[in-house]
Amino acid sequence: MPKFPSINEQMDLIRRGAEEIISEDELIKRLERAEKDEKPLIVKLGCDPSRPDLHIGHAVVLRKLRHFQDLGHQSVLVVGDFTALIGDPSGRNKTRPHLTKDEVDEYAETYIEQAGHILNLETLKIFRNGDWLGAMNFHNVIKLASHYTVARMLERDDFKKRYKSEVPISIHEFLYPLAQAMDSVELNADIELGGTDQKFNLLVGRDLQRDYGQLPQVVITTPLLEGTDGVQKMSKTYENYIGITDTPSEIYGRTMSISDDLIYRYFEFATDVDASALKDVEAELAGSDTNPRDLKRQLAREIVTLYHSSKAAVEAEEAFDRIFIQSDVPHEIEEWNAGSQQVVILSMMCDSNLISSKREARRLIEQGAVTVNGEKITRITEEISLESPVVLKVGKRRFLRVIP
RNA sequence: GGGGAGAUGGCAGAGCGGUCAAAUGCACCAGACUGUAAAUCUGGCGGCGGAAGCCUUCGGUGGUUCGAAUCCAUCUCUCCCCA
Repeated sequence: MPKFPSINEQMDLIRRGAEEIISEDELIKRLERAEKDEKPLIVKLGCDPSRPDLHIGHAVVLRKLRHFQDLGHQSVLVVGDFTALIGDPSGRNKTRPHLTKDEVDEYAETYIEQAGHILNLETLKIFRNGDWLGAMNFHNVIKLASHYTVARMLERDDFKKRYKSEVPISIHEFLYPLAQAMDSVELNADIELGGTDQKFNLLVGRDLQRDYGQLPQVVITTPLLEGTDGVQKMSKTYENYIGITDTPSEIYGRTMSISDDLIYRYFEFATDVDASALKDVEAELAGSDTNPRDLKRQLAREIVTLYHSSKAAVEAEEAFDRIFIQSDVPHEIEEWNAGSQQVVILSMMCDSNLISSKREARRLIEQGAVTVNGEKITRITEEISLESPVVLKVGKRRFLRVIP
């Protein structure tokens, strides 16, 4: 028999890190019903297995799904193996490329594996929407499509923009929200989660469920976390992300490079610190006694701890201090065997694959970005003699130990 | 079905016979300043070469020309207007 925390307790957790709940009243009613019937709510999150590398931006909504698990509800992950073949147009200014079935399968596996860092896979139900969407025939599809109008589709901001700026929109992209909505009907979802960019799709789910005689799902959106640059949303294409499978040092370092204005948001959406700790952060940021850097250090430790361990966090911090505060060389550096006692700097940089082309290596030297054992290299023809291993440093954070 | 416009580097977007490896902005890399923050400033941003220079690139293919991102033909794709 499932037992749930009090409604208030549940609402507190659900609200934390949620952008919008449509609607709270409906949600409370559902929670009450769940308690009365002793039946967990079905909480759905659809995932698009076309970008298998998850970052802490994706983690915001995944952690929300986790919250429902913790509260005793039934979290459901719908792998959009079928919809991935369509490509979600949300937030896009162009049609997504179609994926092949093999790619989707491979990505889905990776996705679930990585999501396992956040979700409890024991109680998670995983479905593939190809199971039902793939079984629909053309007649069913036309019937489904008749539930929505072109005008309503064009209300959607990204479609509207593309339409206005004369960027192509394929017909099949209109089918995407309907397909996703069909998932909700199929599962009779009580709640669907998604990023704010998913709001339209989630609302279509409500409409469709109503048409199918179901109670419309409650929609909960989570914010799109800004990337480390503080401007654009976190995304692999902008190279401003912190990957959840990144090493502790990477996570720590990237967190340290975020803008100050993001500190609070990252605490709020990328960590599990409780409400009172959040208040403290807010107060400290507002006051003048605290150097924001120190809060950022705390934040970086929190995030590393979340995906690795507190031990890893401490180690990452030590390594970070060593490199960036003491300007020292990290303890662990990749090694490369030069196979000779005398090496020209340029070949050292390229043959070891530290730098991808000689052109680039040359530029870096010319710009004074290259040192060997702390000595700046000034000539691109410089020969380095390797009586013993030397440390090659390029830029601020690329290190290589070169062994004769 | 008819008419018109267009496809340029990661993106946006100039160029419209040689001076174009291709303006400008964003992104990115490096340097200065710092808290690997932001902002700012400086340099860079196809490859090979010490350099001169050479090679590959402007949707695909073929052509005109001493010379083509630029002209012509054709193919593929896109947008707009009319039906």
